[in-house]
Amino acid sequence: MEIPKPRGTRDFLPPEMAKRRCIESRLREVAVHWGYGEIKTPTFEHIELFTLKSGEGILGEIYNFKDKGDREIALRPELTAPVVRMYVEELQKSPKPLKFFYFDNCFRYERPQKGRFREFFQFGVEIIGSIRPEAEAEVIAMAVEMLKMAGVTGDLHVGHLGIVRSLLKDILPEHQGKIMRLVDKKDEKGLEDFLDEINAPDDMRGKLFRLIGLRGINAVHEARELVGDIGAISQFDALLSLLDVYGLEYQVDLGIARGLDYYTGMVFEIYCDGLGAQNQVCGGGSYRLAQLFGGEDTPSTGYAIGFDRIMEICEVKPAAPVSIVVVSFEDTRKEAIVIAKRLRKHVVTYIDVMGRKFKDQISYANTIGASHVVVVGKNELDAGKVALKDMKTGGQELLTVEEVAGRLKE
RNA sequence: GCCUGGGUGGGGUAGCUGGUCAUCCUAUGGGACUGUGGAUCCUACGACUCGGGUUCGAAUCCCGACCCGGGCCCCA
Repeated sequence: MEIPKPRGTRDFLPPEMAKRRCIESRLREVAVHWGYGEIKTPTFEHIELFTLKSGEGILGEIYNFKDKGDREIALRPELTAPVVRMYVEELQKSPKPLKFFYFDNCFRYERPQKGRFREFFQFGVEIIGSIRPEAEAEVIAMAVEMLKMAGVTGDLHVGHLGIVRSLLKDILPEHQGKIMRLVDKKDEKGLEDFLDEINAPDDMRGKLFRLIGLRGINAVHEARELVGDIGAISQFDALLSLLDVYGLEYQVDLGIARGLDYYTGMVFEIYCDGLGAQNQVCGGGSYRLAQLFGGEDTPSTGYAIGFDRIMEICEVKPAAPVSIVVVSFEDTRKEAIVIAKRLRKHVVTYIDVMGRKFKDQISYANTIGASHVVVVGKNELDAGKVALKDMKTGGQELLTVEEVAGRLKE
């Protein structure tokens, strides 16, 4: 009986993998050039790592199980919490800032859709130990650069949770969370109803609605008038001017709340067309998780790119490598293996493993799109050479193996 | 979790107003062809997603499950 892959998972065939690797290496290149070091954390963690503060949203979607030692284990639904866990566990006394990047699979139990899978891949970056807008701006600029390198263009929205939250400081924390979620959804009706329900003061309500509607160049100025000259405002102001320095185009959007509850300061999201309902390809912000995991309070900033979503919309054709096929006859098969072994040091080389006849070996070379065929026959070997056949032109010439290698290097 | 469209060989399809061995194309393996590829011919391989129900009889009609696609929710 046939066993299908589990729902929401995918197999990646060679052509697809070539494309994925191509994009991955471009993102990787950006991260490395910006001075970030690659890290890898376990595929599964103790479930508390995610239940502690990731927000209600994520809880219902966690893949979890009890292991044989009766531990409650979860497949990671995201990578920020594990990175912070790793930091708290072994890197607290390292010189700051710490700059990391990762590329790994995550798991969420959700209804699969376009650009949404149960096993999906995130390419992310975290900078740990800086509270400054410089760090926030760097991270945003890097996100934009990565998307650019991947060949996708998106709309960058930047907000700051501290500003909205300052309005809500007199409201119960659990109500705050609910309000933020409604804000994020842009569900004004629901927000109004909820504010009615908890008897929110009129003054606050008015300011909240005006605040989350702020957009554009004067947004910061207007926000300052609404909530006063608080720290979050000046921090946000400083961040925006740095984004200008980086030459980024962005939209101020104080209505961004993010689904994960651990964000505390700057938040940003990048949206792209062509993905249906899943138009968010990148999201991130500043957070304070270290303390929650038993470490010292440490400000951090990071983001994650939805790698699969990028793959969905980016247009790349990885360059097909030049490849050749070594063909031989019954009486020269062993010599052909030796020659193929030598040629593989220089060029992608195939050799028949099906016991095919000479003609069919050439036919095979044709079907896989080999650029050349190296004929290893009695006649050629007697001359101490092989025949190099150009599959495009059909032309053929006698050369030594070294000459063949030299010819095919370019 | 909710709403919605769909599942026929590896890929693409016909059949789907119930009734001969389920159509065709393509791909793949082998051969015609014993030192030269894309063609042709032959041959092999290979499917009604699964389970119930209606019926003398189901790929076809009904129900359920599973899976895929689209939307909501949420998120990457």
